[in-house]
Amino acid sequence: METDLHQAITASGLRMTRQRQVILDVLRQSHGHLDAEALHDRVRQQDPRISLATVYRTLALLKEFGLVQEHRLGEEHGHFEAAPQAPHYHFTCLKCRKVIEFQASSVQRVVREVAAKESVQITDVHLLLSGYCADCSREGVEGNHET
Amino acid sequence: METDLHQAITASGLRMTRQRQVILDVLRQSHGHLDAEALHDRVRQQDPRISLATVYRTLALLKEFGLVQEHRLGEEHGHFEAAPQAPHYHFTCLKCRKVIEFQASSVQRVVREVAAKESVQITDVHLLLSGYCADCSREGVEGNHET
DNA sequence: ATTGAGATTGAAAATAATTCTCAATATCAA
DNA sequence: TTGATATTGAGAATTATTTTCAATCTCAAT
Repeated sequence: METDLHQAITASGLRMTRQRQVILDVLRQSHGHLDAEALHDRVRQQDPRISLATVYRTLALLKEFGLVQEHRLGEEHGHFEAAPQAPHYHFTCLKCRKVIEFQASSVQRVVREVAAKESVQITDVHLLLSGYCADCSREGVEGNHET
Repeated sequence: METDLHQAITASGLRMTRQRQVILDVLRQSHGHLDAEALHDRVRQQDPRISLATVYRTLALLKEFGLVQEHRLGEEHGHFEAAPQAPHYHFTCLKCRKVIEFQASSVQRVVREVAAKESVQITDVHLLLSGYCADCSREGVEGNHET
């Protein structure tokens, strides 16, 4: 039950608890994105006593440590996933709501362009594309929006 | 008080109301991003009777018509702005929370790359970069995260 | 191993953001 | 002008998340 997280946590004067370990483990074993509720359900299978509040608290902590990232995939509640090895981005189908994760080497070019033009230092990139997946690709399309 | 919106709305069997017009007008006159509460405050200056529920309802409607876009700039509540002429994206400073809007021609390259590789049709692009602005650029940086 | 300071937890209440209910009102096609 | 019905305001309801606080657990120092 000793992990990289254990080191990082205790080095910060914090404490490694069973709850924190279980939550990170479940998150790492879960491919795709879970919202806090779904994560709580899975965590409970390992230990039924872990509360939803602890799930939220631990997610916030893991985010600070860079072990978890939160996404807002166009919805009103957050989705979380263990930090991936290689950066990747998301596409959401407006019709079937399917989420496709992808990598795109050209993103790095955008980062460089913006960092130079705006004189900023970029540490995080969230790219969310939406539209219609191959299966749903068809008629009812809307105008284009951007962020 | 006749507008493009009026045409679009009535053509859909819906009705153009004073409230809807005021909300869109305020949004268009407001540069930057307003959250629902801030928008409501400004709307009230035009007409104190307009309720927050109507602001939310109208925002949802305007989004459907592509006249407004919603962003989740790393916060738990949405921000809204009138749909811009040219697509643009956002950078948020992790320290001072300042939001910089920018355009980046290289984004189109990413869109093409992904559309081709994943066989999807892309209608919306949300790109949110974060890091440190020129002013805040300094020590305490974290690991890199991506979406 | 034991201890104790204080970090963490569960449970429930609190807050924040957004949506819904419903009776009253306003819009617009006829 | 009128009637069918879309829309509104007010507040209740819902959903997502955070906070409170007493009880419990962790870990560095015995």
